[in-house]
Amino acid sequence: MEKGAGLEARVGDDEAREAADRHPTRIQAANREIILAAALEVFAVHGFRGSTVDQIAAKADMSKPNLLYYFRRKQDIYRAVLERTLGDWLAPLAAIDPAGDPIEELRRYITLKLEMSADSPAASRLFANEILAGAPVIGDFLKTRLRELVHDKAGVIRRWVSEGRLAPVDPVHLIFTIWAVTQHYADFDLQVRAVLGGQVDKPGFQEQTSHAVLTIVLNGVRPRD
Amino acid sequence: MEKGAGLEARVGDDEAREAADRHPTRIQAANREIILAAALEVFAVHGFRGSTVDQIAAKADMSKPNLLYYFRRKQDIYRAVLERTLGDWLAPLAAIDPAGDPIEELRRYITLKLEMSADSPAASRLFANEILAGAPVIGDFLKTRLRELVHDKAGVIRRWVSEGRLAPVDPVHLIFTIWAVTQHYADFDLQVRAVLGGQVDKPGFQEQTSHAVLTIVLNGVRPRD
DNA sequence: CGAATTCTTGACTATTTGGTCAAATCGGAG
DNA sequence: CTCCGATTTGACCAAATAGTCAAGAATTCG
Repeated sequence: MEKGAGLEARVGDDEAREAADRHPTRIQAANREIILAAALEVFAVHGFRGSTVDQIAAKADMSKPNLLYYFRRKQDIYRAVLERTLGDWLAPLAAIDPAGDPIEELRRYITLKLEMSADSPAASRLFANEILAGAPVIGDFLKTRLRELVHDKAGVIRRWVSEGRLAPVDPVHLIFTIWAVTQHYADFDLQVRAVLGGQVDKPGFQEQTSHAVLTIVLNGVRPRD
Repeated sequence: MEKGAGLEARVGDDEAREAADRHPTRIQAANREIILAAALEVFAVHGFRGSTVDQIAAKADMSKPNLLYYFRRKQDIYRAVLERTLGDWLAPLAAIDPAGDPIEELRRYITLKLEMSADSPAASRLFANEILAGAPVIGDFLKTRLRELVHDKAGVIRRWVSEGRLAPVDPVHLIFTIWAVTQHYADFDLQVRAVLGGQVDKPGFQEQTSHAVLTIVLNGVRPRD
């Protein structure tokens, strides 16, 4: 799992490290993996408060005390899942190349984000829930690292605009727009399915989505002469 | 509160109507109103499972048994809040006029949705939570009424495209894009604030957002010659 | 006013849930 | 194999939570 441009996300303070953290055995590595995968699924659907340790334990096929042997508190699991997912989720933005062609860079970024939404919707939903709940855990991260990254890339986009290589558009709102549209297909997949029915699972649907989104957004920012 | 083009949303079966429903007294009307407003705030943040009756009672400044006198079960409050909000939230889509100018109709629609996101973000967040949680209550609504409405309006957009009054774009994905972008500013307001800081509360911010979104989306669908 | 009705709430119950603990089992180094 | 730490779990506890109930307070209406 790529960690993407040094974006791995130490979220919050690392209080209360697990005792056995120093010498993770094979069993530990495997079980933590299983737990985090199960927790991601559960938290992505019901958020932190709506999820129960029992649900996670059940999905991990593990007794609750055993799960709590690896992560002492529900909150520890939640933090771990968020940390693990955050970096990956934001990496594509960091990868936008200031030296590249504007339209091509945006095309690549949007395509990547759409693929991530299709491949790991749970990650997107996890963040959606966290933010809806008031971002109690990643709040600081948003106000620091994310903010810096966005302003950095906004600068790049602003330059592209001033060079006439993009239509005049607010760079930050452009980033929000791209996030909104791409993550919509993960977070609201259920609604998309309700409206489109079986189409969603047909081969080629992803390409169709990708084409439609790229058409709108790229034409929206392509300079007009 | 406008109910918008006959879209009022009877969601699910109307089982278990409250006994006193027939002759709602003044006190009943007032207290139900207070409860629903409080419940909207609470459910919008933590979803159904993550919210507690005590939280709602506290926000409504009411004892829990008193609250349960008006709505017997937590689920009843939830359903009532959803029903009340759903129609309003979707009304603007229904208001798109097939006889109007395509770009102007879309502009109006987007503007309206953005205003709603700014004025009642809780409504948007309530749906976001409901859908993330698997749409246990509005699932049927999505697959029937919403689906029909979207297909209806998609037909209008498709005609506009075939008349050359819009760039060739998948109508349903265009609708999804508009939903995504406009609701993003409600659902992810916290993230927007983290990135933009105090700007968000300055006068003119809404106009700036509106301008940016309209620029991207409308240019994205304006026919090129 | 006075009775009938509606409204309100303190006290309570059953269940769910996060988390603990001691005892049992497992796995690997010598 | 044998031992010791790592792992697993049944049984348990305290707090939180959805919902009940009977009795008291307020409102309405004749």
